[in-house]
Amino acid sequence: MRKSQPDHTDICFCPLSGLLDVLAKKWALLIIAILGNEGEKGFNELKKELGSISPKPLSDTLKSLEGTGLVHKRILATSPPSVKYSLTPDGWQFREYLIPILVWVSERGGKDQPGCPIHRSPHRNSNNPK
Amino acid sequence: MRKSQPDHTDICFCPLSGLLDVLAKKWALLIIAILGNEGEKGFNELKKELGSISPKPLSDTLKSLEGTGLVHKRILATSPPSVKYSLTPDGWQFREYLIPILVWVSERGGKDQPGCPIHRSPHRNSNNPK
DNA sequence: CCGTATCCGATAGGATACTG
DNA sequence: CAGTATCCTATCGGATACGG
Repeated sequence: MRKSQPDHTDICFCPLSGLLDVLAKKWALLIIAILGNEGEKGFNELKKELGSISPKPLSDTLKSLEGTGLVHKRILATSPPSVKYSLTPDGWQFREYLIPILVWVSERGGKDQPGCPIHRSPHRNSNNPK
Repeated sequence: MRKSQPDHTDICFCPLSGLLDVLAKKWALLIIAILGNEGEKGFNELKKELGSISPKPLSDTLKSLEGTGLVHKRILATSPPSVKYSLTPDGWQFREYLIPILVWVSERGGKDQPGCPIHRSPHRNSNNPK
C-alpha cells in the first residue's frame, strides 16, 4: 500500500538498508548494468563478462538480487538444461534510476583508464571503448 | 515498454567502482541523507542520529566521503572549537539522484518497522546552502 | 554448462579506552 | 566535543575442487 500523500515525507530507511545490503555487494550494480544492456545471460556468460569474479560471490550476488526481486532466473528445459538471468520490471526500474548516476559519476571522475577491466555503456552494448 | 534512450554510450565503470567503494560503506548513504535533511552536523551529532555506529567507522566514512568530494568538513574557531560536516555541491547533486531511489525503495519494500532506528524523510528539511 | 562446498586472506565495522 | 588507537569478530570475496 501506498501513502496517500505524494509529497513523500517520513521515509523509513529500513528498506533502504535492506536494499543496500544487496547493492553494496561488489558486483551487483555491474550485473544489473550488464543484464540491462544485453538481456538474458547464463551463469558462465555472466562470469566471463565480469572477468575476475569467482563462482561463489557470483552465485551469492545472483541469489540476493533474485531475493530482492531485481533479477529473474529462468530455467530452460532444453537438452542441456540451461539457465538464464534477466532483469525483472523492478530491475529495469532501478536501472533507470541508476543510469543518470552512472553517467554523472563517469563525468566527474571520468578518467578512462587504459587497463580498465570493465568498460561498457550503462545502457547499451556499444563496444567502442576507445 | 521503455527502450533505453540512445546516446551517451561508452561509460567506463572504473569511476563507478571508486564511488561504490565509498557508497557501499554501511553508513554512507544515510549520512548523505541526514546532512541533506538537516544541513550541517557535528561528529557526535551525526553519531547520535545514526544510533549504533562506532566512532571508527564514522570517522572512516566521513573521510572517504570527504575524499570523493561529497562532504565538506568545516572547522569553527569558536571557544570550544567545533567541527561541522555538510554536503558539497556534488553531494547535493548526488542526493538529488538518490532521492527517487529512496522513495522508490520505501514504496516497494515499504514496511515501516516499529523499532526502526532511523526513520526520517529523504528530503524533508531542504535548506540548500548554495 | 550450472552451480555448491571448502578453505583462506582481506577488510569492514563494532566496542572500548584514551588523547587533543 | 572530535576524533585516534587497538582489538576483535563477522563477513565478503577469491581460488579450487567437485557434483548435478
